[in-house]
Amino acid sequence: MTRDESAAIDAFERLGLTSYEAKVFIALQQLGSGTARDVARTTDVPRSQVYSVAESLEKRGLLAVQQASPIRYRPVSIDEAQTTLRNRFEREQERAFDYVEQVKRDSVEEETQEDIWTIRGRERVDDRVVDLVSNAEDRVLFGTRLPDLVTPALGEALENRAAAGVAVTVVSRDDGVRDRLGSLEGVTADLPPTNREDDERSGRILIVDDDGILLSVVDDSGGETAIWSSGSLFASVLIQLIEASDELR
Amino acid sequence: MTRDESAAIDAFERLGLTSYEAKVFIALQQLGSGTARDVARTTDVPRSQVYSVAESLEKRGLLAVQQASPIRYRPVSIDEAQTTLRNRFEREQERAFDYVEQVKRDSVEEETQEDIWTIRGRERVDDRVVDLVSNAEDRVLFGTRLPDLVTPALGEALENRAAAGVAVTVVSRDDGVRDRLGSLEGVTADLPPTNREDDERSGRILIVDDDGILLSVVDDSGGETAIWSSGSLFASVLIQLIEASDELR
DNA sequence: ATGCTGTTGTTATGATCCTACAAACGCCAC
DNA sequence: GTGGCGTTTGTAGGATCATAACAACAGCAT
Repeated sequence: MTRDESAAIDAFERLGLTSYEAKVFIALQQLGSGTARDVARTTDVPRSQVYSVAESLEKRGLLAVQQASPIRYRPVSIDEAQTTLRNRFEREQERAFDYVEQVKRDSVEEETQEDIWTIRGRERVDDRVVDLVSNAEDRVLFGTRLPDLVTPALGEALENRAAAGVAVTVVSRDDGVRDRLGSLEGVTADLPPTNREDDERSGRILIVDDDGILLSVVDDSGGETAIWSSGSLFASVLIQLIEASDELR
Repeated sequence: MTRDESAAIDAFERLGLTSYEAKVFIALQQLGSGTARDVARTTDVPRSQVYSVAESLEKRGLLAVQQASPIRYRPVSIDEAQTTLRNRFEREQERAFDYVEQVKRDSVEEETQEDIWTIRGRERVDDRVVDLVSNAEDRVLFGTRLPDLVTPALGEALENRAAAGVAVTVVSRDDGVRDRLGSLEGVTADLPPTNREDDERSGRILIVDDDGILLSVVDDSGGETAIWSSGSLFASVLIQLIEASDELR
């Protein structure tokens, strides 16, 4: 079994198939169609198991069964299989989240707990940044040395807020970052205060109004970890501290 | 535990979460945020299990962890959670099918085996019908008594083929069906031959060129089962038999 | 027809892994 | 100590994996 095949089987498993189901499906795509014996020959799935596995795959809509002797199996087209799986996913997701939305606490009023949260992983930090920016009402300040941390979604969110009258400022030592974001309508791009030391491991900084802040760091292996707080006294104080140090320049 | 909640948990499980993970996630959406004890109180998940389960959820990007004592957990927004799960799904599906496409047999030339295939389930029959229609080069004949079996995708496929010069004919006793499909550009709608008995359990019939055929039946509980064949001698003969009987009228 | 051989489809039986569930433990604040 | 917190360890159950045995059947030589 090749490395690629193992990876594909793992992926199928994460999509909800068993390892046998994945192997049989892949084998049938290779074969075009075949009997239980054909499948068993090209995989390490015991022949006696192929029947029940194929039956299960048929129920999922991934293959068709030919009533004959010997029974022949035929996979659906790749497009059809993808569509079937995607529809199933969307249906399940809808079911799951419909209920969650029903019971979700009415947390309309922002929680003013003294909470500071930790997020690990670049994409999740991306999401949180966009989320915080989208709630800005007065001003937004965003800074990073790393061009990789400027995503299209962030650009859209910043432009959107700027259009809504929010003062949007981007700060970076990196020319590319300033050019990219500064060219957006209503967004101001600046160099950072000269007195600020640029720690090698600093990731990004985001300040929203006077009560939302996010700071991230990048570790040696490139992983990003962020802390953030919104609507808390902690956030306000931290913001004041950071901005007070800038006044000294 | 309510029926709705069980259904939601089942749905989450089919999305790849464990039952505990689903319960903790739902509970945190209800609570807004909370400690392990809070979660354990509102669910039947043992407190000692909440920690590891929450850690697993954090890795999936479904909640954030507050480093404090006691540890507090906070779910990501519902939108964010859905997006995260959807991205994960698309990524896995891409991985899985990339490999399958690589190794898929080059079955460019249609297999001319004497194969007749069985398909169960209305949606799968829908898919197969559209697939067969899309391969028509000369003519298409489609018939059904049941308006439910006429899907938008079918309409598009028929119209598309008609535009490509294929002779498309729709046959039905049902006025609605004839109206719907007959109004499409290039599609002819007719009543069925009068000598044909309309079995109560017949579903649809599709004839493509002179070598593709699909017949379906609807059982007592509304389930549809179809047989089809394409490019086989069997298909040609069956088509001739069916059409010969029409000539007698 | 009889017996032999190989295949097919079904069923039964361990082995193995993961989840669910429970309980005990060390730690710290008070 | 006492009580709450977070971690670790252990056990039972279920699903999947893997192997084996079985009856039914077709082909074939005797």
